[in-house]
Amino acid sequence: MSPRPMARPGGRSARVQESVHAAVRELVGEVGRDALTVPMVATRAGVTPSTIYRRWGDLQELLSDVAVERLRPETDPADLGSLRADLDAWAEQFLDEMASPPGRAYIRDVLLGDPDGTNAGQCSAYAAEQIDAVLARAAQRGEPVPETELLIDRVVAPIMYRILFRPGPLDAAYARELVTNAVYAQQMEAGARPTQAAASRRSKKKPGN
Amino acid sequence: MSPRPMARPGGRSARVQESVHAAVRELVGEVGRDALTVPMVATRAGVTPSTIYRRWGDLQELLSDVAVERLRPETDPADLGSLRADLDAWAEQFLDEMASPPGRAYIRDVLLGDPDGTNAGQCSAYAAEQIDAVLARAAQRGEPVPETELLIDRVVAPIMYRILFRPGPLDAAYARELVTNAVYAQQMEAGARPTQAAASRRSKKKPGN
DNA sequence: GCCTAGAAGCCACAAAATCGCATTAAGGTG
DNA sequence: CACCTTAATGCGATTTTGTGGCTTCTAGGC
Repeated sequence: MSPRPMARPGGRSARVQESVHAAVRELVGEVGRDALTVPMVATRAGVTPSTIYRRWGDLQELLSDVAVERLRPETDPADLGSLRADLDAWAEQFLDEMASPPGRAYIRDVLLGDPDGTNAGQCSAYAAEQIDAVLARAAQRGEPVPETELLIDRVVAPIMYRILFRPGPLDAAYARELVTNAVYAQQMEAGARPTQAAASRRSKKKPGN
Repeated sequence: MSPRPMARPGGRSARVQESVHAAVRELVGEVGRDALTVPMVATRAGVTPSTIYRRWGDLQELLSDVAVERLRPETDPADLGSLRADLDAWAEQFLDEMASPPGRAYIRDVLLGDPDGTNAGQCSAYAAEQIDAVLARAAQRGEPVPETELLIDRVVAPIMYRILFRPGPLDAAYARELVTNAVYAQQMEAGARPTQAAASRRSKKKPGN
């Protein structure tokens, strides 16, 4: 999780890391991210600046580490009884968290200080885990389930793309629309002749949103 | 295009900007992006460091500016005679350019030094323009065309998401698959019987590639 | 051909990052 | 459990980078 190899995960190294992370979290709240400096964090954490420079390289990599921890999902996706309901709920929550100002900041920070893509990959893995959990439950219920990859391409990717590259706001309806399209696509692929049946089934569902 | 207001687009300011941009491009090639420093760029460009700090704030914003210029498409999308062929070709080229090591670097740089999202928005606008051009041509031919937004969500977003958040490689087949799904979805929505007519039209034109 | 204001130059100063070396402590070994 | 090895931290000197005040220059308007 840490950008530099932590050969000694326990003991002092761990304490230093936790202390530094805590100092970052505190100071971001107190003085804002833009005013943060490495010496400032070092002082608050009770370590020397050299330690931070050596372990994290620069402030961005440190912030990236802190951000990826904050983006780790704390709870499993809710079980609402059906794939569709679970996905809707998860996507809405995901969008809310990611599109909020702090969420956007964390995403930026993760990408910013992540030369090798480890932390970004971790974020993606978090989303995939959550989706997998939803899909596994649905499969257990006997529902036909889409591929995780499909949901990442159709739901996660558009949300993240808009957050990163497009100025406008995002709302829950957009998340639901993405889920609708993804689930719909999966039903098509499932082998049903993609013609009238599917089209009418869909036009029945859409007004509900 | 410049992050700070350029009240005087012509004359010396313009020369300084061009000179600095050129210095960045040269030095990135010579010493690598990681070794770049503001003083180094300033020396090469024949300006004082203060000038760069004042106009761009820091190295990242400068790199972001340079990167967004490099990501500007140089040519209009090729006209291959059909929407499907044009989209396939465009998506493949887009993926190639963006997923290449330099492409990835530019994307990162754009996001990195872009506090207000202006440059990222510009990148997104470039892609949208190219897609619009393809769609406009197709519409003129009388083909049914999907929304630009749909293609951004279904083709551009997944590509960018994978580049930014996932480690693995990307190939042209993936781009084509995304286009296939997007065009297919559009045909569904269009209400047109999405069956033989569309399928045969497609299989006739494609052999040309 | 002035005038004006924004932009760049210059220089001194403040802050940061880097580096070598000494010291500490984790984790393994006998 | 004492010892040993070595990664990690602390410390301070040095280098490099970033900032601010002030002057000088020049593009664009009159």
